[in-house]
Amino acid sequence: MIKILIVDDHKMFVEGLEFILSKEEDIEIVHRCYEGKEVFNKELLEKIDIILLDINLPDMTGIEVSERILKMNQNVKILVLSMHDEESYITEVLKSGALGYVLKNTGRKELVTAIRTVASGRTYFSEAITNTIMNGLMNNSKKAKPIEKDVPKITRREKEVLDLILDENTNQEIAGKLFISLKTVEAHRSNLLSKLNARNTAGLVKKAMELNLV
Amino acid sequence: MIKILIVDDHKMFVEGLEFILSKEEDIEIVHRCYEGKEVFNKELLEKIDIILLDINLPDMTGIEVSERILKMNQNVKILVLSMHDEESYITEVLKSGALGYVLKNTGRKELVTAIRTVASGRTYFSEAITNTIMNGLMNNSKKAKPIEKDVPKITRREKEVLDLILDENTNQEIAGKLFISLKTVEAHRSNLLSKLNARNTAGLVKKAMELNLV
DNA sequence: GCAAGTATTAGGGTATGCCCTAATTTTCGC
DNA sequence: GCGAAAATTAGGGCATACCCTAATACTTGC
Repeated sequence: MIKILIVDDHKMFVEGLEFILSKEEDIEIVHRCYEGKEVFNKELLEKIDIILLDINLPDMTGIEVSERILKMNQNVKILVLSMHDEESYITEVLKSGALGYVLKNTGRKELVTAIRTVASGRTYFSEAITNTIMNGLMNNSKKAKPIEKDVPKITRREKEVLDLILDENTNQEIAGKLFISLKTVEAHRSNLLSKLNARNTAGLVKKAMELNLV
Repeated sequence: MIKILIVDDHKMFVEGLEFILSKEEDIEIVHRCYEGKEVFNKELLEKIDIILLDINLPDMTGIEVSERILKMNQNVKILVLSMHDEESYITEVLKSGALGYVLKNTGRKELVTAIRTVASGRTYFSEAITNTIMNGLMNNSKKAKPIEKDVPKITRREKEVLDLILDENTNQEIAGKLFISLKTVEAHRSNLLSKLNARNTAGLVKKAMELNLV
């Protein structure tokens, strides 16, 4: 039996939830809170498995509630219910330690799936939520792109040599691994130095790590 | 009709894809590439809607391919196929502009769904992928601070030498700047190598940057 | 304060890295 | 295809980094 605590200040919504969940054999609503501060009760927390947590509470945000609860009791699982699918909200919720985030316009069936998933310790997110996050990641990077320093073009062979240098191989060892002469390796190394504007190995490694290639 | 280009160096895998997709009425495989560089062909790109792109190509990474293609032709959609679900991979792929990322162990049905979704301009990610990203977001914030590895204790003088090494100074130059003999600098450098478990300058710089000190 | 440990200093010898030059092969634009 | 440009190959010569050992100064615990 999955024991549930609902935390939401909209009584009508809470009643709707109770009705929906009453049809599930394995789910039992143990308690309801209409304010954030009511939740911080050790005995209460020990009796329940999952908290269905609203983000917009009258006295504090659901994010603060989530953080504080997980400091008090690591066993309880938190499933956030929210009307908002803005990226900033979602990432904050994820950082707070909640295991799931579903939108309030989610259907009965999906809500039950989310509850059972979170109850088992796994994570659950509405499709719209994952889309928001994924799109956010994609856009962030597009904006971040144009800053990109002009990476000098390293040839295939030079890249191989560079990788082996970064792995602490000596030129001799690199020559052996790539089946070329010591002198050739030194030439590649030299070209890398000039392409990356480095004076020696130290600069080479530093530039390589700054630009990307590790 | 969704016109597809497959880019993957594993011929067996490509043939498997062809077989699977041949059963779909609305999907047509127009061309196959077994190397990244074959893809950069304007005429080819104009004929197709979606690229099914492998990440591990012999000559370059799928991420590079994705970036270059989207610079050439904004209309083409990219769906990445990969065996890896590591977070770093996925975020790189998202940044590259690809619209979807599915694992190679995905079933036929899901693959077809992914193709149709991406063809319509929307994004699609395997469930495992979204889980990885979500877990990554959740853990990032928790880990952020406490990671800090046990930094071997570097002495004041060694630190000075290390800083100058990182600034591409030779031992001779360091000796001049610190008013000590060349031989002393070499000794400090030697001790740094052993304290940081490095074999040479390359390892020294790498470890130094990984640990903190830049 | 004194002994034990560590930091800083340094030398001799060898391996390695770096610069200049240059031939051959591969790639690329037209 | 063909010619130019770039990549890959390599040698000689010198500077630099790395290894071993070891003396002197500087901390630190008791």
